[in-house]
Amino acid sequence: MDHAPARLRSKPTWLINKISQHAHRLRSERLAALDARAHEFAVLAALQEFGAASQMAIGQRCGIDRSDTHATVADLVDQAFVERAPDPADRRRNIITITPAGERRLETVDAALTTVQDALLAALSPAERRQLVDLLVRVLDGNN
Amino acid sequence: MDHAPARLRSKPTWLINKISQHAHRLRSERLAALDARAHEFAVLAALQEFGAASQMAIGQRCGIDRSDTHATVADLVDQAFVERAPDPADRRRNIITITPAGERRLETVDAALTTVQDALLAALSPAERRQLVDLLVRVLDGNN
DNA sequence: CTTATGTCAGCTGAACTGATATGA
DNA sequence: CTCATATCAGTTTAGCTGACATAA
Repeated sequence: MDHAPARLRSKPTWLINKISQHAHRLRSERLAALDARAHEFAVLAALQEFGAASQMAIGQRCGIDRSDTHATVADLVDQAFVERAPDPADRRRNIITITPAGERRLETVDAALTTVQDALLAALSPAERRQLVDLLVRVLDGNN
Repeated sequence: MDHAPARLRSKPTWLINKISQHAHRLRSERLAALDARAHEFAVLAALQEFGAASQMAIGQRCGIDRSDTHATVADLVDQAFVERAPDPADRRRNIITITPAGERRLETVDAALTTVQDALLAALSPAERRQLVDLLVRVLDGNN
């Protein structure tokens, strides 16, 4: 890949795509060992940070499709990492609440993902990693 | 998405994934108008930069799977952007050659992708874009 | 009535795997 | 024999769409 055409190597979209692909592979391997999925981490993180919420709210927060949110929550319910209860104030809604086991799960998966990051960004110094995160956040925010 | 959990927003792998997703959407829309695919651009770029090559060599250069390389080349042959001929020196190989129409196609698609980049990176200054590309290249090279 | 939420079934495209034929 | 190349068929998964029931 160090012999990729310059036209590709100079294009951020191509670079991001390739890195995303690589990160996806690393992440999948690591998470498979925990029998976890990437979406489950996002949902747990949202619940822990913002408290119990409807599936709709969770999906919007994490940028997960409503259909996938449903499947992810169902999976988490099966594993007792979250609980799903109807909202008495609006009976269309399910209120999803993280359990203590879910909080522990969150930390476990977070630690696993941190080792993935370290492997992925091994070539960058801590300052450069911060710089990269900063640039990426701004790109993402610029695209809403 | 500006309300995404901090745990996600601080993780480069999550940021890269989301941006890659967004870039993919922008690119697909733009390329659909040209009836083009992302892989086709990569193959044409490799052929133009390194000259005629076997499908295997192209795939390795661009990081495209052998099976997808085959399909992409077949597509390009249909559109007369490349020519496929057996290698007389090694009859297992197909030598793929870019045609003049292919070179024009390459420039067309390149221009389209450049507008996609500009939209994606609108939030960054030219210097910051260069910085981002530099960091991404180093991350990619660090992962071979 | 319209709109929001959740649920379900299924589609599409990308990345990949396995099998096979052929030739070096 | 083995290895490399091309080809083809099929798998997996992520992201998404459409339809529908329920309730505000």
